[in-house]
Amino acid sequence: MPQPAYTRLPTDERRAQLLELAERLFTTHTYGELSMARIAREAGISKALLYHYFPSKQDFFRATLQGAIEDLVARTQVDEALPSAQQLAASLEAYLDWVDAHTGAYGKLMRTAMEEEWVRVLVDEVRNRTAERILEGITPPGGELPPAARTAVRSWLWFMDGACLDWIEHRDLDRQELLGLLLGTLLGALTAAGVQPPTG
Amino acid sequence: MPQPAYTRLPTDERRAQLLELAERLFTTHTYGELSMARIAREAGISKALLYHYFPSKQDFFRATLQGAIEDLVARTQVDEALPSAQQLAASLEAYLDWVDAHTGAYGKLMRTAMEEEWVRVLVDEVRNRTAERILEGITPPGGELPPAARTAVRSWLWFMDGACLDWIEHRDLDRQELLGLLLGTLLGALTAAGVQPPTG
DNA sequence: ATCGTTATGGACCGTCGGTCAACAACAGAG
DNA sequence: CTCTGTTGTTGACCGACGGTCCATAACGAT
Repeated sequence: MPQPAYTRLPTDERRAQLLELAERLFTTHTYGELSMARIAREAGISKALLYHYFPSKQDFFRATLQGAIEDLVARTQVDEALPSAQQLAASLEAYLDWVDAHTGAYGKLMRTAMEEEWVRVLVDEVRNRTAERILEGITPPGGELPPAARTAVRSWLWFMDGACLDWIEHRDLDRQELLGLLLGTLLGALTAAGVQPPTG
Repeated sequence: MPQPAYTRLPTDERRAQLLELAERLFTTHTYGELSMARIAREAGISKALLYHYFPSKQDFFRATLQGAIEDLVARTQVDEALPSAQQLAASLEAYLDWVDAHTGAYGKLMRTAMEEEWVRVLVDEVRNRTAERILEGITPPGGELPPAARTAVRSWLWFMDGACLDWIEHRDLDRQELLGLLLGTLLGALTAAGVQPPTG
């Protein structure tokens, strides 16, 4: 009798193999560019087996995405004892470092976030938490912020991602310039929203 | 013999009917939410006939999209004799008016632009033309602009759409506030990019 | 009444995400 | 060395998608 019809792997190994493959694929291709059939073919297994390990395409992608997002969130966490302006600068710098180090993944992630509603929700959550952190930092003690402040901060996050995409596309700004542009713009936006921006 | 199996329409009428239907559907649904089968059903014809009139789903959507974009571009065209700062303000005001008047369509368009690469290209073209118009307005005579200026303007256009989306979502800013926020932010961004913004 | 043009629809294709029952590979018991 | 049970694995299938093909039915012209 010749070779066995397929090689059988322990569950853990198979799962690990698939996750590794997912990371490689999803950082080089968009969600929509990949079909489950192709992923299975690439892994040398059947589509049904892929679905045996991950209940849906979303889950499969999410499994690899969560890791990246957690990593990013962890890296942009900074010392809360610092003045809010410095907190922001440090956090932003860490963000730019991450984007710089994972250029391909960042681009693909942003494109996927645009294409897929549920990814946008994930990214938006991170964004909202970030916006709140910023808003907290600039709220005067015992005071309130006008609605324009929320619009300003949330729109500025769009500005930031737009700038990052422009940055990795053209690569003609150094990190310091970009950082200055981002911080200066936030300052301008907050001022225009009628909020006293933090000094620093 | 009873009724004919189908009613035959002159080509022009059929085409007009389908375009009208397209406009109604695509301003209330996202591109991805609509299937050609469903559109055909809604029109009371077969899918094949729909494809007889429009070679693809993209073409069908594009036919209605072009009109909207041209309308928007035309409305934001302003008197070029004015000082650039006033040009910008006027153009921006017209843009906000259009968004305000076509809230639903604007939201669906932006979402579709995110989901569909080729729509994003269309929107990006408009964006680039707009960015260039702005950059021309602020270029000193015989001078050059740093790369940061391009990044600033292009990112600011992201800011603008982010702000518009926030605006139509929350509706707690009046148009004057929003306009001030947008112009103020552009001013801040340009300053941060090392460009002397136009006064006005 | 007939004929040619053409608007039209039913059946079909390949691919997608996802499901299912059945098979085959291996470990352990005898 | 065989039998057996667990379970990792698969081929076949589903409905819906965008898109195509060809026979046919409807109509204007003669």
